[in-house]
Amino acid sequence: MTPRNTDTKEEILRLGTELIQTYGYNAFSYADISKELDIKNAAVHYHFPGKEDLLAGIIEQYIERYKELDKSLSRPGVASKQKIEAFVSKYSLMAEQNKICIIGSVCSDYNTMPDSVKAKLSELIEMVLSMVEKVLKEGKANGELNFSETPHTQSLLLMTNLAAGVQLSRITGQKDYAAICKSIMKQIEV
Amino acid sequence: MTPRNTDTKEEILRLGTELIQTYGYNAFSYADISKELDIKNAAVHYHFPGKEDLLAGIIEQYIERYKELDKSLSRPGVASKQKIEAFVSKYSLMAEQNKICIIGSVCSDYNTMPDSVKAKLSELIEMVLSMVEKVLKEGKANGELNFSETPHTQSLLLMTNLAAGVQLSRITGQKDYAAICKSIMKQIEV
DNA sequence: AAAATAACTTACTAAGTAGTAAGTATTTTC
DNA sequence: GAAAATACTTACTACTTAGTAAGTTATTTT
Repeated sequence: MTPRNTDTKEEILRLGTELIQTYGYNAFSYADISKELDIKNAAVHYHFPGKEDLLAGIIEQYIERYKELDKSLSRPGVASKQKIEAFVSKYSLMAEQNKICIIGSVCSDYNTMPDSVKAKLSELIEMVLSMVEKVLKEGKANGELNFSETPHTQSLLLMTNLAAGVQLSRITGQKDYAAICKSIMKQIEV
Repeated sequence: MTPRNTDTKEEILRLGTELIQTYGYNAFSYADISKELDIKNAAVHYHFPGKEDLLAGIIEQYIERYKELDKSLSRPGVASKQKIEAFVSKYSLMAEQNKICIIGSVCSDYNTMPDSVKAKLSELIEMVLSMVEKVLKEGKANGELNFSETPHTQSLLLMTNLAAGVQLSRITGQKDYAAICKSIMKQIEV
């Protein structure tokens, strides 16, 4: 028999993420995943018993990734502006690929999630916001960045512009994302 | 027999809108509507043969409403700032009710819609954006408003802040919406 | 080499989904 | 007052959904 695939779980997470970014959480089924990966739907249930476990897994993966991004950007010698640009570039890639941010995507489905997943999503959002806020604060303190709002409010503006920006521009065109993106940087530059 | 309800169709549209704003388009079924309105699911299909027809109807209703809003705000004597405030207040009401904007909600489901509905959604978005853009332009021209971006870009910023703002604040709390809201006005005030 | 575990497949089920065809009561039109 | 249209209900179908229990095969542990 063919050798077992040791990273089916990772593949499911990858594809699940892509499906959420393309069609939305409540629009895909385990059958979509099993067909694409050429496995049986029971195999998906083996790794993620329920669909909410898969969503929780995807959100957890994002939390881990953002922690890593935070760590890698916390090395000495990375400019504050550079950090923001690294964050923004994640969204620029999505816009190019006509995908949307998973946060923005699953936000609409918030009330269809069990409390445990709501809490995880909340954790991810708060984490991303506080990461951005931290960098903005630091940038303002060292004179690399400037803006009139509080760092928290500015992080909210940045996040909402980006999350909704990729969604909007998927419909109205990439030019609109570019304009939003440019303004985001303009808002915080000295 | 009990007298026939002449506004069942309106009730379906109303409830459908509410369900989209609360749970998302792909998370509710015709059964949710028929149970709530105490009718049979076939009655929903009578008014809206397919779910996509219902979505199209909801979007069309919004297009009509925004046309009316535009008309009512176009009377002489309505200040530009007042017009923006009237628009923003629609989102503030949503935030209070823990509902999200239908545009923001169905954007995630964009790729699950037939082309005809995609076109309608696109029409609604372009319409709202150009309404806001028009008011911003006019406000800048008559000195009531001021901002450094082009009116088009500023309308994008305003829309993304609001649409994602109500989504975010449903999870992180109303205070965040209030901060976004305040900044939106600050960004365009003289 | 045996036992245990991991990663599945096979073969289902129960519930929910959108959707329809045919019938019924009420209201409107002519 | 008959015919037609409106607004449904009844009763159903075909399909998809998430989910499971039991069996199979390969790998790892002991």
